[in-house]
Amino acid sequence: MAKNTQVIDFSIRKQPVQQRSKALVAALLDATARLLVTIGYIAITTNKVAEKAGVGIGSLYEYFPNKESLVAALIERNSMEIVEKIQLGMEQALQKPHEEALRFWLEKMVDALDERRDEVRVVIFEVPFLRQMPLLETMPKTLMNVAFSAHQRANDRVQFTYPKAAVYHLTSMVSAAIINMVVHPPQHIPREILLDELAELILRAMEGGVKTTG
Amino acid sequence: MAKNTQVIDFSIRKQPVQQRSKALVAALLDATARLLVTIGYIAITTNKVAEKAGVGIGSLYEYFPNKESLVAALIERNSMEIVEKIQLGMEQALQKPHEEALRFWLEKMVDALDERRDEVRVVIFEVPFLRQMPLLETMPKTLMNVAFSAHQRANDRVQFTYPKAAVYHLTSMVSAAIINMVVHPPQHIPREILLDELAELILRAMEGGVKTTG
DNA sequence: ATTATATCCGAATAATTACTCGGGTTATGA
DNA sequence: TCATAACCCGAGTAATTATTCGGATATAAT
Repeated sequence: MAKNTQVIDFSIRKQPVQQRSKALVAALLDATARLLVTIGYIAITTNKVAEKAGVGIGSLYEYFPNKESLVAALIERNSMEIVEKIQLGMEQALQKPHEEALRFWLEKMVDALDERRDEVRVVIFEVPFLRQMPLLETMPKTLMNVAFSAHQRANDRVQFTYPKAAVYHLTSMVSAAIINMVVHPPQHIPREILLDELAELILRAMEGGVKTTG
Repeated sequence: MAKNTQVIDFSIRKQPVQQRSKALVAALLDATARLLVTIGYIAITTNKVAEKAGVGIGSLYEYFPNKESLVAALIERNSMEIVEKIQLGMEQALQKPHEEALRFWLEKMVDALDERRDEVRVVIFEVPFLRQMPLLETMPKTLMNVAFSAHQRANDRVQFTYPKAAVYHLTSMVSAAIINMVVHPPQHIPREILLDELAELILRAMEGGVKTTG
């Protein structure tokens, strides 16, 4: 009936094996990134990408079947780097005293996204098939589950009436706050203050749970 | 330099004055809405909209210069309805005892969005020029400022070290939580519980501020 | 009733974009 | 060094989509 779920072909056509072909694919992705931030997602065409990358249009089609697969491959490549930094940040945070851990982790996440600010902005606001990319759907959930568990262990007297609902909301709220800081930074409020306040808000939301007599 | 800010022509070409032309424009917007949820934003073309609406393609161009203006007009029309409901909900909430007000308002907002669930989902995830629509950018900020002020009045001993930063974060977090509930509702968690937990989380975040001796 | 104005239309054209295919070049390895 | 495989290419074609324009019809105004 509703043909809404337009299945998109993300697959790569051929894996580059020699160095030159790997370089060619990398050049294509770099060009895609540059075009994304300069002309936006809609205006991108395969021909423009090939031209910007300095390769023939035929070569592009050796490896990518369409524009979507090109952008998807770029997102995959770059979000890997970001995810690794965020996970490293969490591991470091878990070593720290509980009061500092959240603030520290938030800062690491913002830093990781800030390095690719423009790309993040365009990808989040303009790429229409983001929801179909498994990594970006599950990653925040996984991370928040780890963080929530750690927090519960460190505060074993704090209990939530509906922990699943709490995790569900905290996931969307924390993700949104961080992304918002990167793509819509407010005028006149220093970054340090934003991070302090965000950490406090979240901490209070989490620590206000019912306390059992321990 | 970077021609990123692709200016989009949202303007309507001609205001319909007779009834038949108003009906024609309405039919075009209805068709746009139906196509949005069935085939998605990218796949929409002016020709398809005209066909679905049962009007000639020429008539479409009498009133709309392009696909974007069509979708923008639809968003404008429908978000008006939603905004009115949300504002009404807030006015009602402000009459209620402070403990119930937030929970009540959250429910009204979720209800308002839920009535147009599919449209909201597509618009938020697929329409690439959303940020350029002034209403949708400023509305959450305005609303949250009102809510925050009301809360501060009702709790005049609670002070934030950085109120502006708090409002900034709360705006993005509350918006995200509500929209997420509508477009990504979790399995197995009843709506009432989700609303209860969300209200508690936000209330705790806001009430944990430094309390002055009143 | 007549003029003026608003509306409606869709075949035809322009413009854009996707994508192929055959042929040439470079690396590999036996 | 020769065969095979991997790679690169872009002119040309197919397919899609945007948009116009002149003429027909309907409503409003006098």
